[in-house]
Amino acid sequence: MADAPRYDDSLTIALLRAREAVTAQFRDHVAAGGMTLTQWRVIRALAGGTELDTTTLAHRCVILAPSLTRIIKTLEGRGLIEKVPARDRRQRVVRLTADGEAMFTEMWAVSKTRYAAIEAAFGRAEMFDLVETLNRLRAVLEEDV
Amino acid sequence: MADAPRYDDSLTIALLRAREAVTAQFRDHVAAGGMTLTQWRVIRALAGGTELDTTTLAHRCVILAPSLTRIIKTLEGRGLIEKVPARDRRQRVVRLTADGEAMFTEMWAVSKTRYAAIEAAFGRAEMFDLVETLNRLRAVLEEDV
DNA sequence: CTGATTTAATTCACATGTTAAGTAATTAAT
DNA sequence: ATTAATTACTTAACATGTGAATTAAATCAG
Repeated sequence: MADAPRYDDSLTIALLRAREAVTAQFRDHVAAGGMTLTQWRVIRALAGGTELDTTTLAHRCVILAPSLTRIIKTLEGRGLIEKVPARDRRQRVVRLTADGEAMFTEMWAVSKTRYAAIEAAFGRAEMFDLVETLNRLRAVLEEDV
Repeated sequence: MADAPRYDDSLTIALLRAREAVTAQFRDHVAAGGMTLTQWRVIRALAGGTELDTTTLAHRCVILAPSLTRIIKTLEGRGLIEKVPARDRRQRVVRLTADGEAMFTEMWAVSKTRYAAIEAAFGRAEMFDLVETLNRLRAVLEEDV
């Protein structure tokens, strides 16, 4: 048993808590828009007329394929996204509808202020460094270990 | 619309991906023990004879109460944890059974090597700094903003 | 001591995470 | 060109995340 790092010092827990703290800054206003944070990531990834297939979208939003299938169904049902015919008929390519773009624009205005508040509280340079460090950690783990 | 940070540079996405990369290092061997990563956090928090009530346990493991209720039911059904009578009869205090402690000891041996591998690949000091930075971010966000 | 309030868990309902299996379309091999 | 293998996505089944409502026990106000 012995040498377990103090629980609060474990990397996994620290990541979990930090992510929880950050997402908490956005959850309320995203929920006020009738959306979940996960759905919001999809909307955001498609903003500005971007057309993406499910695989690319899933990777960018860090959502597993089965979850994305359900989310697409939900958002399409709400008229926020729509299918686009694809050359490869296995693919499901989607984009925002006009309503979807409007929803993004409205919500993004608020999100921007939340990002700014986090930057102000934590420090712009520190935040930049943290993102860089996290991406480096990921790169290291995905290659060797 | 305009000034959205490049998607991969967003803090929320970076946190999500980093956490995914880290947990991936443990998922397989935890699954081999017939357990999920979330259940493993509970086992780990109770290791060494620790007795905890649901609220404290939920906070330490970063699990919401409804999830923990189900997990306790599952782990109790598998004979890995057991209830302990509490003074305050509203509380549900639990601890590991002998089987639970054995399970922890066995799995922890492997987890330790995974932690060590991450430290070796990413750098011990860098990892320490990262955890410190993440905890500082959380502290900042939970107070003001 | 009785009723109102608060606290600790649970339950409910729905969204998402996760793995495995299944389906349809494309590509590769012969 | 026909079969086999691969790819993109979906479906299924179960675990967890999430917010709201519920229940039971403890505490507080009078």
